[in-house]
Amino acid sequence: MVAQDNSTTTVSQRTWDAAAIEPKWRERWKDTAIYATDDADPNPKWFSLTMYPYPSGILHVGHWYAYIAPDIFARMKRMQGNNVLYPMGFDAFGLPAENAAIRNGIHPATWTYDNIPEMREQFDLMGPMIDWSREVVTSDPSYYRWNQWIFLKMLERGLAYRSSGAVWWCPNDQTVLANEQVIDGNVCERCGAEVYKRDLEQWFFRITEYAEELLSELDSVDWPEPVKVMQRNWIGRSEGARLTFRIETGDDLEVFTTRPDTVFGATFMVVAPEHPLVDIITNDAQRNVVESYRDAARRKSEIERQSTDEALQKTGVFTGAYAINPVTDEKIQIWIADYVLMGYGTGAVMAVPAHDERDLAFARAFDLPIKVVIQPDDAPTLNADTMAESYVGPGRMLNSGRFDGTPMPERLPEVIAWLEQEGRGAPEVTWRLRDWLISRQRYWGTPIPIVYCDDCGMVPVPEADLPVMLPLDAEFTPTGQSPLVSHEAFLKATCPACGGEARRETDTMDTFVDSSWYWFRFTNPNYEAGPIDPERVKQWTPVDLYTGGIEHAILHLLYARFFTKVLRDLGLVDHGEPFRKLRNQGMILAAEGTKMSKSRGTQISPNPLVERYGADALRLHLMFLGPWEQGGPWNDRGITGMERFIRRAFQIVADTDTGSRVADGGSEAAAELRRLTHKTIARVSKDIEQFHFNTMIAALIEFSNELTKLKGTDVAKTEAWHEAVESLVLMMAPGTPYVAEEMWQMLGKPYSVHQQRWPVYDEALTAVDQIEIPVQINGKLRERVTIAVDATEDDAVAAAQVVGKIPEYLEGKIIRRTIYVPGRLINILVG
RNA sequence: GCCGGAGUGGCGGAACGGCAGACGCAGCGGACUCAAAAUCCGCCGGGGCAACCCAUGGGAGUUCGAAUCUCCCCUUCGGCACCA
Repeated sequence: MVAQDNSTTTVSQRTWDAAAIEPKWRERWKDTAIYATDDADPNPKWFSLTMYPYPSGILHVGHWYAYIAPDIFARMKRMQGNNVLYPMGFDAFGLPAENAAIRNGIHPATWTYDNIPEMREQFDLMGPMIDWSREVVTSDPSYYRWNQWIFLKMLERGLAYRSSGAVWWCPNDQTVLANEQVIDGNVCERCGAEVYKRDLEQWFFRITEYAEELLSELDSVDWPEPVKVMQRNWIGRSEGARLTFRIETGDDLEVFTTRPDTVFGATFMVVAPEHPLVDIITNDAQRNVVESYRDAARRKSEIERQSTDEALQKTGVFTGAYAINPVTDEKIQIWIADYVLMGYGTGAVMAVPAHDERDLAFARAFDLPIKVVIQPDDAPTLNADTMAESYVGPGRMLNSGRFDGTPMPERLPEVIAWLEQEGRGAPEVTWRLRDWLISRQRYWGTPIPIVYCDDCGMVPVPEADLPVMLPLDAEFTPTGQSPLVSHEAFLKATCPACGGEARRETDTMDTFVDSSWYWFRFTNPNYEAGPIDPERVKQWTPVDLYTGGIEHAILHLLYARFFTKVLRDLGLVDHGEPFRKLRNQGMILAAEGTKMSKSRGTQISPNPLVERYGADALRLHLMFLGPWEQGGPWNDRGITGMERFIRRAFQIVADTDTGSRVADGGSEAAAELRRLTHKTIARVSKDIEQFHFNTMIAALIEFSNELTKLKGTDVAKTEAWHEAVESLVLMMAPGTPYVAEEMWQMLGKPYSVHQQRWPVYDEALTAVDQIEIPVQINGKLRERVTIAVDATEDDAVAAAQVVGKIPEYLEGKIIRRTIYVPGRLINILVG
């Protein structure tokens, strides 16, 4: 619907004044609700999603940079006739609110809900087309109750489970710490005490159940390749075999290996210190050293245990036990060492020092036997005693009984088949991906809907009793312990199974749970009958375009994909991949090239810049800095260029006589102008589509510079001129929404420019019949020649031979060959 | 160590097999002005009087032609980091 123009601004205003027009149009857009998305709109849908912010209370220029690009894109999409959903909300649970509570005594809820309106205002300053009527705030019970609901569904399906997991424990504060609260590898951020990992009962989501699909479906989405690569590496699929080694004690020790062909060279075994068999197999003589090694390993920080510096110096101790190599029947020692990780494979490895770098370092450190079983072709014979590094390349099997001479890796399947036939192993695929630990010993998050009853054990809270409310009357103490642990009213519950006394789960959910499905909620944030309105979700999802920082390449995007697949299997959505197309912005750094930081005061606030230059100029400046996906250090040096461009465009409109329109009348100047207009339409449309906002702006600047030159000429009275000026304003609307609205009004057009149709490129209007192309002699540029666009090679070369200095170059030479690329160039090879 | 991305004027960048440096900033010269701001016009990679020559991190290669493709190296920014 098009409203009547009843603004008080007069067309006589001659210069651009951002401070006057921006607040005016902001009001008007709000009053007329032009950014509210109508679900009933029959146009093709387009769901543009951009990662919602944490409500810290501050939007700096980095946020502007991230949010303006998708805004420009969504605006063009809407003008191109799509029904666009472009919502926004707040990722409102999380640690900063809780830290504010602990340090300053402000309740997390107060802090969060005071920040949100401020954030909304800061958003609106940039003039985005956000539909605020669909706002989702994840700390609202109306949202987090559905986290709890989904949790219960996952519990039913065995996708949520409780298990013991290693978490950081501070012995001084008597509390669990989040990873980010552990500094320098193993020091408590709060009290400076040395912390260590401790096994506690934790909640997990079984994301590994979906590993195969999470990997394979990456091929089906239009995402930046680096993000896909990072996800693939994180999921980490490895093909190999599981092999069984008999231990002298009678137990079986299973290992996973990607190189079952080297089993003949397995000269010892290494198990993780935490491996359950260690207690059983360690003999009395070694028990003391094994125990102290395990203790030390537990205290070691992740950094100490896994850093490269330490990698060369392997540590470990002998358990006193021996295993039998299943193919050589040799007796081999079993060691424990912290380079073997309990969380991967079986937590035990067969060590083949000749063909594995880590095993070789370990063998050398403890003088263990080394046996070469793969010999590369065309290379000196490997010598176990003198080899400087392990050999991991292709070659022929050696010292391997019946397999001697078999080339690897091409005949690896034969070895696996034989091992399987002999009952010594089986093919296996192993994943690096671990299940998702979702419990947090934190207050400001979604309560996990579980109670513990002395009689019935762990009991889920019935759906009808949701939400389990987070109590707001919480006391925060400097220890950082979650107030829920000591909140009697919260803790006390009735067992849903037997009606007896029960105690509530005090852990809350990882905030990544909130962001794993929030976009579904935007389609109908008030839906009461379930987390997701089935009709709306069918209408709007999957998301057509998702934008955000590459820092979320792995966790958030992987969890979101996992949740979508779970919701699909629950029958709530009809697709498994949430985001069809993903684009990442680069990061805007502080001027020094470092990350913008609040504490160092290097965050740049947009507000003074808006006051001085206007939001439109700042929007353009940010988009003009360089390729959006690249980012870079902030500087405000170039912003005056954007001011000049806007001022010039404004002047073109101000000087345009809306009353006079004469037909082009076949003038060449008018035809030339139409060519330029349509070429610019093509460039701008394509650049926005491809996220090339910097070159999109360059095209508009070129266009306006040309129009400025033509302003005083006769062509400025033609239809072609009006088409050019109107197109300029329409194409500026996504990038500079305020001034475009003003200019549209000055042209006497109906409100709102943002509800107009995007100009359409007409190729026929850009056609030319003469073209100037370069002439090269032996690949070096010498002249330019104007020829017909559709000139034949003979005609083109003939014209080139006589142009300018070309005859001099050809004199006394023989033309050996000519190359003519129509529309591009002519190259004459002479000798 | 492994996996990705990026190296182009004083600066941000454009071109991504075919006229290197679009567009913008800064700078220089000029117009307007009592003056300044704003605006407008011109110049603006290096060398050379010029014809021309050199130039896209360095080196090789493919091609009529390479900033662009291939290989090696250097620098830099991300990610993973003993994953068997």
